[in-house]
Amino acid sequence: MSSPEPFAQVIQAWAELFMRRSMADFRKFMAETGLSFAQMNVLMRLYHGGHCGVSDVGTQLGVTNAAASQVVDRLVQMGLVARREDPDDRRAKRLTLTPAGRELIDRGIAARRKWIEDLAASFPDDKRQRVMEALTMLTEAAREWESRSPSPSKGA
Amino acid sequence: MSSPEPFAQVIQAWAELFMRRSMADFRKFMAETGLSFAQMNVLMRLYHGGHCGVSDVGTQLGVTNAAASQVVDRLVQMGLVARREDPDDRRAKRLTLTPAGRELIDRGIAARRKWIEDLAASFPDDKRQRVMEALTMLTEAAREWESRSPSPSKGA
DNA sequence: GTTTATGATTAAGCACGCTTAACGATTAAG
DNA sequence: CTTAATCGTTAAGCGTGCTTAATCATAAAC
Repeated sequence: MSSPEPFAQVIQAWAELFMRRSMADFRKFMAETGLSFAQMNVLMRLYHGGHCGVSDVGTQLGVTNAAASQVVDRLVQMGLVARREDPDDRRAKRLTLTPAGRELIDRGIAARRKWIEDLAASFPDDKRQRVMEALTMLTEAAREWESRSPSPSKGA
Repeated sequence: MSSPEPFAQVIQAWAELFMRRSMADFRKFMAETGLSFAQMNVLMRLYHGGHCGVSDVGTQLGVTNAAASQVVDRLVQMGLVARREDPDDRRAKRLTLTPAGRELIDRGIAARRKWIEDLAASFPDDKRQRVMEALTMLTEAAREWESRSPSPSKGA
């Protein structure tokens, strides 16, 4: 297990580089938008996971419902999140991104996308096909593997 | 722009998946260690960039020297960062990670590493060679490309 | 119908990070 | 030596996020 395992190392090297770059972009994005880590997390949750309730946000972020309610309230005031009554359970609220909220996250994603596009553009044509095949296989494998083992998001 | 560009899209897909997973791990790591985003950033800076002064930290994080000094002070009190006088300039301080600080970041990296190792282990043997070649090329290209165009991390 | 459980909000209090402004210490420039 | 610039720290004040505890409204259980 702790053997060299060059295959994992190669993935590791790419991940390391990609991660460092992404973190820099992420930090920059947070500074530009003026959003906090917690706020960003809520927006991402809604962006990827669709609508949910206040408690779901709290559970996913690992904070109390009170904290989640407060963060959500701020985002609602900013016009980034819509908070409506759940028609099925009038105790619950149904949280969704407003168009402004969705557009904001889209912009953040576009920043990362641009970096990748620039990198792709500088890549020699004759090697692209092989990289595409390889990455497609890897992505497929990761998707499959992830759908089998549950993501480690807040075990409790 | 909106042109097909399947090559970039393939990288994109992998990046998207990887990013989502990494963010979840990162959030979990922050919750476990109880460290804030700012504190984590300082530790990562010292981990990857080696020793530096307080102003350097502030510049990189995009905050004032006062803020940097305060964050650093907290980390020193936690025993994660060492703050010594710079022998060459007695005004300046030389910040480094303590063994405890380094070990903490190592653990965070190990978490991500484990995910990749598990993924690698579940990957069919007969395809590994091609993925390795492709990823090596991609990583090489990214490194080269990044050393040409300066990273967007706070001008300095 | 009464009781209990659930979803969400509010208030009070604490911790953290950021800012500006003032200060001390050291180095560089005149 | 005197003056100015640089590195770092400290103090005061504000905004944010977190907690616990109390409260309200609705839903589920009896």
